Amino acid sequence: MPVARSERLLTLLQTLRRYRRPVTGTVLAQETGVSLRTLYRDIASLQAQGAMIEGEAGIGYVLKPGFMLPPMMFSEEELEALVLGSRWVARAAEPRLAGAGADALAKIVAVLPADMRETVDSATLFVGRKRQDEDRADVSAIRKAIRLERVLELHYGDEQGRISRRRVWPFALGYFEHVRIIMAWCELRQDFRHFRTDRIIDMAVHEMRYPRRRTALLKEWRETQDVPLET
Amino acid sequence: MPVARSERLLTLLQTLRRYRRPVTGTVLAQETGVSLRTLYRDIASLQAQGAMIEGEAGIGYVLKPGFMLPPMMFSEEELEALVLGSRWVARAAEPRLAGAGADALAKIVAVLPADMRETVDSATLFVGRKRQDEDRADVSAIRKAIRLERVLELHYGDEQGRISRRRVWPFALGYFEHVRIIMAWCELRQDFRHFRTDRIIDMAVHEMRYPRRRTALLKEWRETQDVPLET
DNA sequence: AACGCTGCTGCCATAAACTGTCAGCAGGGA
DNA sequence: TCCCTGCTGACAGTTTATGGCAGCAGCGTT
Repeated sequence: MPVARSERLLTLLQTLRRYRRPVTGTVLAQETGVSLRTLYRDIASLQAQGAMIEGEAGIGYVLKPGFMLPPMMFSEEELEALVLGSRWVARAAEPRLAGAGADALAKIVAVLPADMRETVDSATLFVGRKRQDEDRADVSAIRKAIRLERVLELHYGDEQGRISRRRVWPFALGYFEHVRIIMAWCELRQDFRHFRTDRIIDMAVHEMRYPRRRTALLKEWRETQDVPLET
Repeated sequence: MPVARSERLLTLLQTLRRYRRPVTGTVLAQETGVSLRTLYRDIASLQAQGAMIEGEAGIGYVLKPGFMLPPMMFSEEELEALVLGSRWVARAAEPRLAGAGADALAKIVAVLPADMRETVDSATLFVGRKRQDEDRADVSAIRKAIRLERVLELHYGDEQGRISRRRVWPFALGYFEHVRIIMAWCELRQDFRHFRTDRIIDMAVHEMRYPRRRTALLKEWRETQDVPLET
């Protein structure tokens, strides 16, 4: 079985990602149970495969956030689903995530054999409409705030045109037909509130982390809903 | 470089997929430039990696339709896009494709390390609404008819409630908010027509292939549109 | 400037793996 | 029954990966 090497490379990637700060090659070599010389070769292999590993002399190695998918088998329909989904994201999401969707799609299509590319590519499957609303807010910053559980300060105009300023704890982001909605705990109201991203006049992500876990807020919020949204 | 072997395995997969009918190991061995014994070992390797290859004594090998993605690097945002896209497909598409989307999503999430799973999983990103309309028609059969360029016979009721029966050449399927729409050349009208899948009363996929290329129809249809739909 | 730490590359002998040949067994189809 | 084919084991030859050594270059600290 030729799994030994590729498996070790995946282990190396995971090890590398566990550390936030730069790791020296010596440490990585020990953790993967391999000599330093081999480790350098492994790093080179991973870089050749597209892993974004940066090595700097005197510092160590850093892996840019991301993930390497091991080889996987997809059925024809699963492939269609991935392609259609990416295409939807490329259309419906905010520019940055949309771009990421287009990139992911391009990566997948690039490795598809020609005949299968014809099957899923072109516009045999397409999604209907492009979103027309514009966000003043930086939605990717909101996603990041959710990931990092940061307090968000919103300058927000509601449906009646009333403008308010409040601090919220965002824990989820919903993609609806034409709008995106932040689910958050509102410090002002001491309750769950949702905010349309296109009604955000201005916002700021605080350095401070809010005092609860995002998943806990999500769970609690779900319990308050009459019709629970499935994941 | 350890690319020799894995590259050969991918070549083997592609070779295997080119044939529709069973291929003998001897042929595969010749095409990949390797001994028969090694070919058996390669097949075993691929099967161990999840490739759905079936070998039967006296017959040969058959690869179930699908594709193996080689190891690929995705950025965090690309991963989010894939996950969100799959989630949308799982909700918005017809049951069968939706299931494929869920499966693809599960496969990806399964290989994600725990911390990254938490980032994209749960319902941090979710899509808004579930489609409520029901198709009487088998949409996956429609997709297949498009792929194979088959004539489709429709029993169709239009918006005025008029019922018609016609033969069409389907070449694309559009996913809109609540409905799916077949783009096709209509033999009755000798022109392009579109059909909502939920208005299909009954349908039959003919064995006969329609006399034009799907991509050519698509291109021609695009030129007739005032506002060209991007791919 | 000097030193230590670290990434990185070349060389080479050793260890591990992959490969091909040969043999044999089992299942499918005529 | 016979042939074709998938499948497995054993073994030797070949290829590849590995580890140790040496040396060079970049970064940070003293």
